Amino acid sequence: MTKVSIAPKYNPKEVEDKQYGFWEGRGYFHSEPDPGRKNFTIVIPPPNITGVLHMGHALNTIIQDVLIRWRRMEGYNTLWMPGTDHAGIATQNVVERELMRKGLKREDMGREEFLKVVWEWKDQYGSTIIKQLKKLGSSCDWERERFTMDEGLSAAVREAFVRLWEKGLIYKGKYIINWCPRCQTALADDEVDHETHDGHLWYIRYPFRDEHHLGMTVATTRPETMLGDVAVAVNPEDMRYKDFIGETLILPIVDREIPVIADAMVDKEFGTGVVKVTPAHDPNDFEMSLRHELEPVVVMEGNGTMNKNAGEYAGMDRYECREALVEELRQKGYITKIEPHTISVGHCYRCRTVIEPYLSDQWFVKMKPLAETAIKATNDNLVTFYPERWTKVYLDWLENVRDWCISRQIWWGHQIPAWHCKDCGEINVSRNTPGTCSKCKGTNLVQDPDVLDTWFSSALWPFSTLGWPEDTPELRNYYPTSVLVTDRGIIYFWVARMVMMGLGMRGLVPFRNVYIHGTILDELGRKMSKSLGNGIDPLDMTERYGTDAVRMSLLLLTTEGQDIKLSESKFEMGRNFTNKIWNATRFILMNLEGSMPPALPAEEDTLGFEDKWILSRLNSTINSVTTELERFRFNDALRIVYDFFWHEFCDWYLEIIKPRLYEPANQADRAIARSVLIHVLQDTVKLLHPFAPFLTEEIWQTLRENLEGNCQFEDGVIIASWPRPKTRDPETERVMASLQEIVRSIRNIRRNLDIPDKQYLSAFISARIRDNVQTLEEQSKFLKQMAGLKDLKIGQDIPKPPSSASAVVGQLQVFVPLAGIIDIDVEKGRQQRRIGQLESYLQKVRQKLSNKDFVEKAPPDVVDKERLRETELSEQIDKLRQILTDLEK
RNA sequence: GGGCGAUUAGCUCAGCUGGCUAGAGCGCUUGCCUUACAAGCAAGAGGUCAGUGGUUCGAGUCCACUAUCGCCCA
Repeated sequence: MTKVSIAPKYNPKEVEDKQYGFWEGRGYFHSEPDPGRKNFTIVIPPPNITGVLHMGHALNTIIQDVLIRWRRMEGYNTLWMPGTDHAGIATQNVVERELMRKGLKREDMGREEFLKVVWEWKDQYGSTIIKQLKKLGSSCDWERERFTMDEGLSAAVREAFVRLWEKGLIYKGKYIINWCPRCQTALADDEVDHETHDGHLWYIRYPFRDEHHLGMTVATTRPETMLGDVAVAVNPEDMRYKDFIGETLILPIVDREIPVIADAMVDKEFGTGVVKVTPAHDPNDFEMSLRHELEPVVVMEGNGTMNKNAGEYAGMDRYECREALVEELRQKGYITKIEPHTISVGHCYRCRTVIEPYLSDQWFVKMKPLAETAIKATNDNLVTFYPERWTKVYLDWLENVRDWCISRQIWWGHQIPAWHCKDCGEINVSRNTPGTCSKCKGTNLVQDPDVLDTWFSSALWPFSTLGWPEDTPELRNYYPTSVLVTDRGIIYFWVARMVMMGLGMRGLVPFRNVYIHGTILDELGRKMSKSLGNGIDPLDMTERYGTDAVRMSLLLLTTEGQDIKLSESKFEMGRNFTNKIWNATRFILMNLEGSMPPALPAEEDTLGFEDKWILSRLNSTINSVTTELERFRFNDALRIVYDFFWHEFCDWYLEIIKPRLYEPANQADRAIARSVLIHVLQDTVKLLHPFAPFLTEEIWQTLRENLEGNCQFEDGVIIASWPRPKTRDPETERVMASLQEIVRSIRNIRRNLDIPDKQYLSAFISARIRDNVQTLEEQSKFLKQMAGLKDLKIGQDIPKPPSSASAVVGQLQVFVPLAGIIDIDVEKGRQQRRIGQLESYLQKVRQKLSNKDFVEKAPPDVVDKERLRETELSEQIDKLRQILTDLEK
């Protein structure tokens, strides 16, 4: 035995950076367009440049890497396109916060200067998350890394904007949008998170101008907006108020005259059935104002303070104003009632500030026509979701989508390619900065100051990263991509918009499959968040358990898009497995004596029984793993290799062949065992590579270095060919299963009767059929070794020796003579328990068979199976009863 | 209010096309530092599959309703 210096524990720290450097150095992550090969392409969901890696990213990345590595080994031309997005609002917020510490404000420094600072920030911190992705083993084509504000991607944004404008799918106008008073920008509908809050319903009396009645009482959840009321509305069907329609009210405090109008949108059941109409501060009221031609009154500034239209409240914050105004109304006797009321409050998804519905001039994308194309493509199965149920969520959104507000009142992002003519008011939308107005030929042009929603550029990601709008070889070769892997949280934000833009700009869906993985939660099932402090840092985990352990643990927990309740101890599962793989390799390497064994013999006859068995199991494993990966069943795929490697290869095969390695009957036999060892190891390491890239590459390289004549090993397992399944050997597998059961039955006797493992026993196996005797005879060495026997007698109808423990295994009986050792009472108890188990089972079987309907209606093979069970069980019970009687003598 | 998901061993989860004596990992019990691995080996214990009703020869699996928890949309 050659001593190979290989540590008894896998040490990821010595391996990870080294192997990552090896792969990158050889350019194995890089892909070039090649029309002659099948493509497999993934675009990464671009993390934003302010991002820091969390468990969600880790899971997302690992899944993509599994797919990419597997397909690469399958021979596809694989491209995993990486990059980041500029995260307009988030990045601007971060940089503004930093400036604030220095006492600087962006308004003071001006747009150009501010953007310079943001770029500097981006250059310094913007690639943090990219470095972190590398630590996870991501085999992205880093040479192609992109950023949404790169020149090419910015050109794509302009191109898309112009095309949509030309098709009439982009328009500008004054509408109610979601406004974040802190970020001071508009947001899209889906950028607002709604929460249920405890609020109040204030009942406020509005007097009539003509004092012939006390007035009308409105109910509102937002009293401060009354300053902007332009009417009071009732439902036209509401008999209580029919006579008041057309009357004039005096808006309290403000003393403005406002009409009572009738509108079917008013809910008779809500409050008093009378609602105030504030078109500038409520989306429904805005709609109403259009129908009734009411002029909106804006009472708030963009920062959430009241403006001059609020009279004495001008300058006051919206919530201070609410309190003060309610107090004044109360004092003046206008408040008739205050009730507790739960309300849904929108919050900015970037800064959590309460959103203000706000009337302002914004840019919009007309969504209906785009959504229709996406719906059609999905219904035509051009895009498939895994798990399938997300299709409906996505389609529901598309079917009810409203126009998308794409303008943001910030500076960091793609400035809208529209120039306003100061002379004639024309809007000039153009790919390049225009010199003159297209309408009046004037030169007094000013570019629109707004930038586009970051998601506008993200929506182009699958083709802008490939060079669009240029007609590049990349675009022709890799588009549409194969699969998108993401979290359900951005199905609307991103997935749906990519499909629409892909169809709109390229006429093709951007990806054929969408895999939605689960969300990672903490032990208590809560989302991980900074504010709760319940996050588990993935890099911390890779540091402690090794990257491969983290990868395999997460993948083993990833079941069909279900959420994952994660705790640190879960990583032990993966860590233990990496160590098991390491040690099995260590064992094998120690037994190969430094040279590569020959390939497997062509003739099956020269293979031993256990060789045939493990090869058959290997083939089954290759087959199943591949199938499960094709179905995006990552946990099943990994579980199958795990079980094969640990519980078949290590637990049984490696143990069985030890005598062949240590004390071989002949050198040929030893050589065959070695050939099988290396063959199984090599294929299993390949199967494991997508899941545990570092460990498997380290093993691969170690084998290459330590085995002479290693021509079967490619330069790296990363580019090795994915194993192909060969045929299975069901008969051998069946015999093996029965041998394993015999071994377990003897081990069970040993444990139950408290016999030390070191004490060798004698055993008898009694078979009924001569064929069985022969098969067992052939494997008696195996049985003796695995069950710890010094001798074993196999024969037909051997009677039970006196003072022996026994077991019934299928049609066989196993006797272990234990004169002087056996405790008859213990053995009796053991047999009685077993009889009890089998009898209750037999009873169930007989129940089925005595049911006429079952026998007549169930498929014949099912009935046959039950019949067979019945005979087997009753035979086994008879034998056990006989054993019990003997013991009682 | 609408939709989706979950409820299976002490814990975390599988169980896909109904045939199951319901599995895994962790934990637990017992015995082993056996020259690959104690991050390990061997043998075990542990389950009214949330509840009710239905379909079926047969239900953890399909259907309906209920309960609890979670997510999304309005």
